[in-house]
Amino acid sequence: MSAVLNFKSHLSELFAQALREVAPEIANDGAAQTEILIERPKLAAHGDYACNLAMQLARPLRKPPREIAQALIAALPVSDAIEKMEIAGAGFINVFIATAAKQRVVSGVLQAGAGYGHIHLGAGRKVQVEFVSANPTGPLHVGHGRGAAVGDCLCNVLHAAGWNVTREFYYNDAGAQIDNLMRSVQLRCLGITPDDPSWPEAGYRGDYIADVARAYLAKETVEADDQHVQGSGDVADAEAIRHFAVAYLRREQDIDLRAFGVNFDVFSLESALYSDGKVEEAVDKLIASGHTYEQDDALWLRTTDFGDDKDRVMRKSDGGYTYFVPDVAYHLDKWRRGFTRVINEQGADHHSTITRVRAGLQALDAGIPQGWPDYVLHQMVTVLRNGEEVKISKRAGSYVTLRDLIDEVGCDATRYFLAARHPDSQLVFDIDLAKSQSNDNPVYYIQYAHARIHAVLTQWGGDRSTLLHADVGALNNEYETVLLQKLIDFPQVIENAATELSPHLIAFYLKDLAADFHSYYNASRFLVEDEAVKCARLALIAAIAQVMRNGLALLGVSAPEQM
RNA sequence: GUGCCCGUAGCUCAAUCGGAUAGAGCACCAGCCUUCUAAGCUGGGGGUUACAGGUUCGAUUCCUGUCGGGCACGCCA
Repeated sequence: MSAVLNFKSHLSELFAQALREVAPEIANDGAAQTEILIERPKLAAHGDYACNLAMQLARPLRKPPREIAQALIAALPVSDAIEKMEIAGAGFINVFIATAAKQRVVSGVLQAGAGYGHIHLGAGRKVQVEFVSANPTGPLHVGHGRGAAVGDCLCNVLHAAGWNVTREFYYNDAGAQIDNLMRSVQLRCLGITPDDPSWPEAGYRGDYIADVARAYLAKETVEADDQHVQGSGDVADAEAIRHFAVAYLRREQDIDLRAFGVNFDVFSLESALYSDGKVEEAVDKLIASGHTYEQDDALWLRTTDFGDDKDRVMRKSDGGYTYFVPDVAYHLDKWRRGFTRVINEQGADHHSTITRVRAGLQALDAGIPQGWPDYVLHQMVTVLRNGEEVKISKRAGSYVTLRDLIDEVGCDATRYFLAARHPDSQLVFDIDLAKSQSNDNPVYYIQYAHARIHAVLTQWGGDRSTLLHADVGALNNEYETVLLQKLIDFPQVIENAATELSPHLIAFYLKDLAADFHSYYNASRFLVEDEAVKCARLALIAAIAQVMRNGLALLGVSAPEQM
């Protein structure tokens, strides 16, 4: 099925054959980059697909590109998928696909169902995506929400592209920040509040700290995905408070993440890296590698050997390790678990860790490739309410939580808005816009298209499985050919989103698909007298609905049948 | 000061990893419901892609510099 519908690779093969005939010396030159590029032109007048091969050959062949194009077309093997070809512009070869060939996509989609669009790019290889990875010192905020949305959509896209995806969440359950957390909870247990003069500067001031303290004193039991702890109520027991507070806040995060439709396969704790001896092992290996040295009572890693702008302290003069040491140990562990591909989705405010982690991994000399692991960094999110920016202060506890957004805006709109932009761009989250149940809101625009199709099919009342075998020969007007091509494009969109690690492409595709459908809807009637036309159109819109469901599923957004 | 990311219509954002005449939505103006959902559709105005150079058949995309915004520059994470 896919071989018939993948016109891009089909044409690529045809042109490769033509190339072998027209310019065998170039086709057989393995060193030359003779990859045949087939692209979709922006203008319909330029055909369905275009090839720029003739222009690329102009220089090596020392011939005018249009002349080469002529020869390529003459040498191109016959294909019933091709309606006609034209030479245009500087030497583009524009290919027009036969409508009959495009029409096959309808049964292709209906046949494949939820699997339509899935490709074998990943070939079943393992990939681990680490995202969110918030420390359990407070509720998740909008920034974490963006990480959750982008990371989860990326996982969905990679899965659809044929990768075997593991979702992982890593957090720090030891160290200075957790000490602050423990101390803050302890003080709250003693009835001391943040406005008290004795409240530590680094303490956490949010109201949720009081909630943790109350639950601890009440000896509540908390269960998170990876935690199960009962509060002892003993205010003097720092270790018990620490465990309880971590479990409590992890549970709160899990509740939010699940409400957001995000589920992790693996949770990794920093403390486990210490208790399992993995940190010590990594340190020993680094020392053995010869890339470390002692200075000022501290142990340093010469990260400048690997492109860093200055060396970094590994072991502080107080004997503790800096945070990036367990990070290196953690990534060595990922590598040993067989993840030859790892993608870390993080906020851009942590970008400086990339050089350090990669440098540490190179210093280990463990056979890890230089650019490993991959990173997707999302830029900061600013929140707008009533046209004014909502300031974020974690210390003071005043910030927009992910839970606020889900409650106020809804899961679908929140996910869409946070995932529908290029991660490299700063994002303005306008709460009023996301909340509005109006035409301003692209989420509803897409969902509405899906619901409309469902309404038509319900009104028709026939057996939908028969549409799979419908004769779609009647689908040939302007609207229909555009939509057929749009459906054909879907697997390519998944491929682009997967290779560029850009899940926002899915959102834009769906908006375009919905727009094309709405135009079609307004210009046509589906439940017409002519049985053949009716069935053909119903089959088409059923296929459109299927692709919408598939695409929305990648975004983690629901596809309601009624609105 | 150094490093990373960004700069595209009045606003929010795209542009298939160098392609042809840079596209949507919102806002603004003018139209379309006796018909399958008007949360919709049709048409219109709106641009020196921050700026200046360079690379080539061709640049929003790649390189250099300038300006502007964000983030990071700790023996915190």
